[in-house]
Amino acid sequence: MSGTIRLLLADDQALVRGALSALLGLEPDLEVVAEVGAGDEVVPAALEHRPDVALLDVEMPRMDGIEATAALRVALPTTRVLVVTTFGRPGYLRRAMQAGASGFVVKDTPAAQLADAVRRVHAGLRVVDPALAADSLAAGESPLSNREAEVLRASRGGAPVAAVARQLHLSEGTVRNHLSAAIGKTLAANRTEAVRIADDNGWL
Amino acid sequence: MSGTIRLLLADDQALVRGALSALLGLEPDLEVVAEVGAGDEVVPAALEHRPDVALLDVEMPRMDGIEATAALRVALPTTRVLVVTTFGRPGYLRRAMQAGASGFVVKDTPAAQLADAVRRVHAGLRVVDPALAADSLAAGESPLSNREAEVLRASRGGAPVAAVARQLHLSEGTVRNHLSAAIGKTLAANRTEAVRIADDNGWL
DNA sequence: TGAGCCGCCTGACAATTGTCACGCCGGACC
DNA sequence: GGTCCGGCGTGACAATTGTCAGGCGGCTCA
Repeated sequence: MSGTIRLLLADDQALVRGALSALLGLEPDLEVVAEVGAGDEVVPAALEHRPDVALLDVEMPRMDGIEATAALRVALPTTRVLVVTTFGRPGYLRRAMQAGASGFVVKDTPAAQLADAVRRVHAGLRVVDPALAADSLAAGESPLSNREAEVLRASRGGAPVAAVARQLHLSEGTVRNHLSAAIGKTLAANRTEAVRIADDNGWL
Repeated sequence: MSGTIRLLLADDQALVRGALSALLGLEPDLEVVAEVGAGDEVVPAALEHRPDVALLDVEMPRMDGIEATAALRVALPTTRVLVVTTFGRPGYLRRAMQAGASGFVVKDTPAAQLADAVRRVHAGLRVVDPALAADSLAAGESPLSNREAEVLRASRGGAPVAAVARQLHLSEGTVRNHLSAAIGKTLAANRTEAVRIADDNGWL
């Protein structure tokens, strides 16, 4: 293990990616060796540059940061993953940890703490925002069944029941029923509200 | 005019704010003199630190970046404003320019270009992503009437007609009618879709 | 094996949403 | 003045959405 920690940065917004690179580059013991803008570029870049720690955003095109975490753990088990995200959704945290992430940081945290988080992750420790961990525990597992989640996902853009039914090869009655169950479980009054709530909790 | 350009940074995400500060701090001719995390802190901080250029995010709590732009132009007309945003919504661009912004940059742009954008704005030039400008021109003004936009805003979270009607002191029939008109104008099939489209275009 | 539970599927019915025709008012134009 | 808009407000009606009762199959557990 050399003196500097090698980093891979993944974020779909080039400006943010570059800014994070500048921020971490100020630390003498950190070195950014690769930057990518999409989830499916993470593993190839990691294989080429062999980073010690990968900072992955959750919201990315083609493959999200959580899938990328899982793929990276398989391809390069020695590289540790620190997930960095805009939204502190309980489900994101739980799923990221299950996928093998070592840490989870929201973009609200002070800039000064990021370098420390990287060092801790590199040292083998787990880094999780305590407040977020509490939320995650409180929210618990998704109460939605597979079909319910699937129907909610298909309804995201406000698609009518008929379209969802065709897409999933179900009768309209079935779709309405799953939707109704999801509305009940999310304590919503609407499909629209149900989608919002499920999304906010990272259940979709 | 001194040798260095004094900057104010406003972004609600502390990590991004700090990272941008690090990025711009690398440039010898730029100096970050103030950082804030909410729109209503922009003017007080600007009055205290007298920046040459203010970088404002659009998405901020309490007061958004566009309102903050307008307020800053009134309070400190010599400070130029560069709006930096996650979403390249045509309406955002138009409204930001009307509010007196000198430039508009989305967070997708390469990090290397940001410092240049700042220098150009400081020099009195306007900085706008050409592709975004074309979109803005194509999308044009909002086709929605005041009431229609108001009803759409109130329907955002998926609130039922009855609730919207109470909130705006209208009959349910009226609310449904405005909603119907909005659905027609946005070429949507739903109120949900109409809200999404209007939001994406920055019409709300 | 059989009872109980759960996820999934479906159609009938009630509630909500979207459409339409209409009336009212104020501003632009002749 | 008169006419022609456009935005706004309203209720009746049609279409969509949400609820409910019930059927089917797989799984667990006694």
